[in-house]
Amino acid sequence: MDDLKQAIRARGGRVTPQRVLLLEALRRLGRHSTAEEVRAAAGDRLPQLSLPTVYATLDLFIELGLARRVNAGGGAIRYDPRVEQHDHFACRNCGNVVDLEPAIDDTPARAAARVAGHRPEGSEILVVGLCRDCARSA
Amino acid sequence: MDDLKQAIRARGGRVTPQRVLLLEALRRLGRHSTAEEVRAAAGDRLPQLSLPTVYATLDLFIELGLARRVNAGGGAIRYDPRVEQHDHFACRNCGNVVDLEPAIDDTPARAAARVAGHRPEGSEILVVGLCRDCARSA
DNA sequence: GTCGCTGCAAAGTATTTGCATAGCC
DNA sequence: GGCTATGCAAATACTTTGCAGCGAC
Repeated sequence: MDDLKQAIRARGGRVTPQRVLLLEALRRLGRHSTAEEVRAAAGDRLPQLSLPTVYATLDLFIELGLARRVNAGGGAIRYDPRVEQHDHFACRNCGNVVDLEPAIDDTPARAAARVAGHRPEGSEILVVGLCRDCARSA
Repeated sequence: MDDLKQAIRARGGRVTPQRVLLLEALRRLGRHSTAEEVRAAAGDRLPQLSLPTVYATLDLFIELGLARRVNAGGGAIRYDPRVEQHDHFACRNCGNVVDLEPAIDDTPARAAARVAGHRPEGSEILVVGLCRDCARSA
């Protein structure tokens, strides 16, 4: 949690209980949680925590490099405390999102973007299908 | 447009003017249009075309394999008449989405999904950053 | 004490649903 | 003529914004 405090101070912000609690919750929850899930997880200890604050705080974490956005193809945006490059699998039936290993190399796609004159900053690879449980019952 | 008629009939559906017009509009518009943009483009010839119909029809196109969904990382869902495997670049500033060539190989990611017990059906690769125009003025 | 953060309320945007009617087959 | 697709209206889901008070520093 020291990384949070350092990053906030470096940016000239304030270390509030909400921010500490939300980062703890995001990390504890495992991955790919929605804003509402993070709020629920942190709500045990800070019940009147509001959703706008959750969104603002998650945006801050992204700005600070402590989280990344993952979109699971529609539905709510997911927030992921794991910031290293990795890929995701989303189930089109139950909506679950899981990590995929190993990460696939996105260098060709970024290079293609650069050749076209754009300035790539990051990439996201999403495999869609039926997860193990949904495939079994289908 | 014959592919549309065939696919609809094979599925036991009806070839309506809305469906024909919407597929034309989606193809004519170029790529990655939102539901609203498709409606605007088709609205010239069928002004009272409703947005729920547009959504239902675009879903049908996807079911028939005549379009795919592209999410540009937040904001509205984009619909793409180009169904072959290819990647996208989305500008985080202006929101534009463009195709990237060549496509990157997603075999490793799909294989990873399969090893984990899931049933992959498709994949989406999105590079995010600043597009050429936005990078220039930044 | 100051200024940034929070909570509340409300607005905004995107998409889906229910139902009566119209029109394709 | 039957049954599906359409259009309308409203509901839902998610996220953002404006603003007054609180609290970290």
